[in-house]
Amino acid sequence: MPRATFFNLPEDKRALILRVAMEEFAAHPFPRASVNRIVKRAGIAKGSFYQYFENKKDLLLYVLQIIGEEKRAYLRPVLERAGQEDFFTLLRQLYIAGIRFAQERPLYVQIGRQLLASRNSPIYPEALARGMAIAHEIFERMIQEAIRRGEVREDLDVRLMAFLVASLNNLVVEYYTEHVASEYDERLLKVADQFIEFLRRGIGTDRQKHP
Amino acid sequence: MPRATFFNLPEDKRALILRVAMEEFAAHPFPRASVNRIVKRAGIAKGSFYQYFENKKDLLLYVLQIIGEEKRAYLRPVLERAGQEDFFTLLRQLYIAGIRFAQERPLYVQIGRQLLASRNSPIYPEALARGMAIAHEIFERMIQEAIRRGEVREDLDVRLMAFLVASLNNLVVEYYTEHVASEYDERLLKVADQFIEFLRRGIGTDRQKHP
DNA sequence: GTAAAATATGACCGACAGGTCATATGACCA
DNA sequence: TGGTCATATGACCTGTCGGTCATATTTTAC
Repeated sequence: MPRATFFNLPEDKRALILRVAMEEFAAHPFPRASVNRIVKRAGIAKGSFYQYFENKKDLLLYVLQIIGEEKRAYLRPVLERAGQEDFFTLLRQLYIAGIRFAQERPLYVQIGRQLLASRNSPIYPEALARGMAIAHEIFERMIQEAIRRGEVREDLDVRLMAFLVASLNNLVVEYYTEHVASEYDERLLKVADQFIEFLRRGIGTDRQKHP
Repeated sequence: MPRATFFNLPEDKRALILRVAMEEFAAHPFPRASVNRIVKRAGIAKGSFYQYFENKKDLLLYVLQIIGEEKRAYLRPVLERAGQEDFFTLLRQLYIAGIRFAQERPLYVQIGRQLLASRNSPIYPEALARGMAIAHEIFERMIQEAIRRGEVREDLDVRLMAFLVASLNNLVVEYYTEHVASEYDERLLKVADQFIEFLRRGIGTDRQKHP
């Protein structure tokens, strides 16, 4: 957590520092992200930086906390509809919301990529593993509920399905932003639908297969 | 390419240097992989290193070339059966061979991960992009052939299918080695079959769906 | 035995890293 | 006005990096 001094800063200065920091963590993996560059680009002295943050890790964890809160807030309306929609419809809405979130905040996508890249660095478990585990649990619960309702086949390994669903979620974003367009347009729905259709055929029960 | 001096080295010394280098590239992303550590662990002088290799990048590209050749040789027998087997059977054999290759050479898997992580580094296009494109082409050709034979639905986007098949290939390896076992055992076939079954239902024609 | 060619060596270079700290600045209060 | 306390500053510390180079040693050729 940043020190009190940071929160006493004028709003715009705080925002500038955060923006510069996010750009740095988006452009470089954690060990190569440079405090020197951040202070230079933010126009503050090196000493000031260490009045605001304990160290580089402190800053990264704070940035990730902000991103996490924003993403949860973004997906909350969708997740609150659980129970009212069938599994695949809910999943489709989650995928679409995920893509839009990614497109509206390309910096966050890059930061996530850089972090995923540092799977071997000691920073990884502290930074991302917990968040990933939470997402995984959510998908597992959704799948178990869907099996109970007869929307998903019960002869498959739930963990493997959760793994597949979570992975495809990332792949949708990757495919769309890298192979189709970097902006949000009507093709987004088509891509998401094709992925959902794969899933419906792959793990859905027979009555789900031809909607 | 390494300099001639490197190839004049006694076999065991050359092998030692390569092994140490692979361990280094497996443990750290390229920019943090340290020539200093490599020479120390290999017991050679820094100057000698630069008699053997132009620079750090030269060494990495050589390591990747070796890995690529080994993998091609490993998959060749399977790919030569193309035309004799149907699409999904061939794919299943490719997936299984891929898992076994990954398990027999865990170092290579780590090196690949570290590289994939450096997607933003200038080393990436030189090092991996070409190899990935080749794999992608192979899958696209296999899919087109399968469509011609009526084994795969023709109403889907071929590029998206190739993307999916390639991605699932990586996911199979990841899931099995991280969630099931680090050793080869009978569960390997089950995991591969679940992924293949998922694909068969998702992109196969109706006559493929219930084999 | 000797000259030439190939190979081995590690001190050294400049660049940059994260982090520290003595000191300067300026706002607030008595 | 003088004193106190939060904040700002950048020179400086130690460490590591990729890469160089003058020099020493070994191998080869005659």
